[in-house]
Amino acid sequence: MVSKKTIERLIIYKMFCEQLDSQGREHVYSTDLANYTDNKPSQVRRDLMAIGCLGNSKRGYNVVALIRQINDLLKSHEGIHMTLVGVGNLGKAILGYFRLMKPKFSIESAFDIEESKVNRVVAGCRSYPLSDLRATLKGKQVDVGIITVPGAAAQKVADLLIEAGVSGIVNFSPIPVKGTPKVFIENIHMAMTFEKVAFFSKLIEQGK
Amino acid sequence: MVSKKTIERLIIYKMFCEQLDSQGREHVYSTDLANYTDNKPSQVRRDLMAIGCLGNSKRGYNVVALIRQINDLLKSHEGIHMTLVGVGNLGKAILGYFRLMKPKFSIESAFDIEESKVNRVVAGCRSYPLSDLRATLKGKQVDVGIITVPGAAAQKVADLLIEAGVSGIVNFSPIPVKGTPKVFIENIHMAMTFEKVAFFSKLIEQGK
DNA sequence: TAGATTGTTAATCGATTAACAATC
DNA sequence: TAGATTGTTAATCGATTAACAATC
Repeated sequence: MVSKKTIERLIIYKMFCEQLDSQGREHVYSTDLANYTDNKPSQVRRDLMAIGCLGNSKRGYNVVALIRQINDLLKSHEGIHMTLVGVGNLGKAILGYFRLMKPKFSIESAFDIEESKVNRVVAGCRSYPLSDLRATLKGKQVDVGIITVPGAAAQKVADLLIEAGVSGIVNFSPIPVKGTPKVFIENIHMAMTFEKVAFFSKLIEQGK
Repeated sequence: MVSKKTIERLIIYKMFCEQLDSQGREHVYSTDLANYTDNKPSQVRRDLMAIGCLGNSKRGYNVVALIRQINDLLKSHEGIHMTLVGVGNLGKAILGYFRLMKPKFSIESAFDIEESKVNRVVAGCRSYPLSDLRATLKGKQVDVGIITVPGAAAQKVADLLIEAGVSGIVNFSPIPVKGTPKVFIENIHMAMTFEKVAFFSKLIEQGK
């Protein structure tokens, strides 16, 4: 099977190809893709080989074909149903982002524990009390749950989402959550990212 | 030197230890840290060894000592000065987050290109027109720049930030930015993350 | 002491990169 | 043809894991 890292890179190749396509570019070399993603051409060729993309030694890879093949792999045509828990600033930002991506990616419900944040429409998405999560999602297909609550509540929310049948979770809280083997979990941990960048920039400032 | 991956894990160990400390726990085993971060105890011990943390075969590692040693490594006492470009939903969410973390982490200025978003105070932070970035930051120490603008503008903003002297960039736009060897750049790419989680959850739904 | 955990090295694993014949 | 790029394998590299003597 294709590794997680390869999937990550393929998604970025695809996005780059979409840009190129919109600019009218028909072909792209492994060198271009490597340069865009900060890796080596042989890495790119290996990634593309893994999913059976073939190029041409004269023109490189066909941009449209590449997009289609990666979309096929990702099963992009199927669409994805999401729900979000935690209608704070970050939650709203994410709701706003996905509002435009319907119907491929679509957040169909949002939940919060605070009175003032529920029974409203936020960025085109209806919000409900967290206590109604089970009932609201009952019988609905929900593939991915997005967690944008404080760390202290994250695991409890994850458990609720898993009980509601999600098979993927994106957790933006600073506390990693755990699930079952039947759930793919991505802990984003932005706080860690900022500390990391702070560390490496100090290192650079102090002259390597 | 300590690898990037080790630094990432150390930061998470530290955060976990802070939790434990606030709960009154004085010691922690490599097994606990491994369980929290989803890796192996030997990985944890190797990471801690790398920065000279010593444990005790009876009690494990001292929580407070661990926090202090990791903070020393990260030079956390120094504080970090940040600026943010793009006062949209995500930008506001990040401003809100860091408002509480002063003075260790502090966003001291924000910029945007839109009239309606500048010359205001957003989450305790003053916003300026992007065109004033150079002048506003002149002579000020700014370690890290945060990019929360649309992809099309990201590279231009990165160039401005680098010119203004940042040594670290956290880019939340969907287009990776490039810098010089004297700048540490972290491209977050949330859109890729969502596509990735969508892919792996579909994989799980379709029975492995 | 007996049992569990640490510190550390060796072994393993997986991912990246180099190399090069085949191709356009 | 000559030159650059692909497809693919072998070599390299780095990170993870297992193993185990030393320790508490």
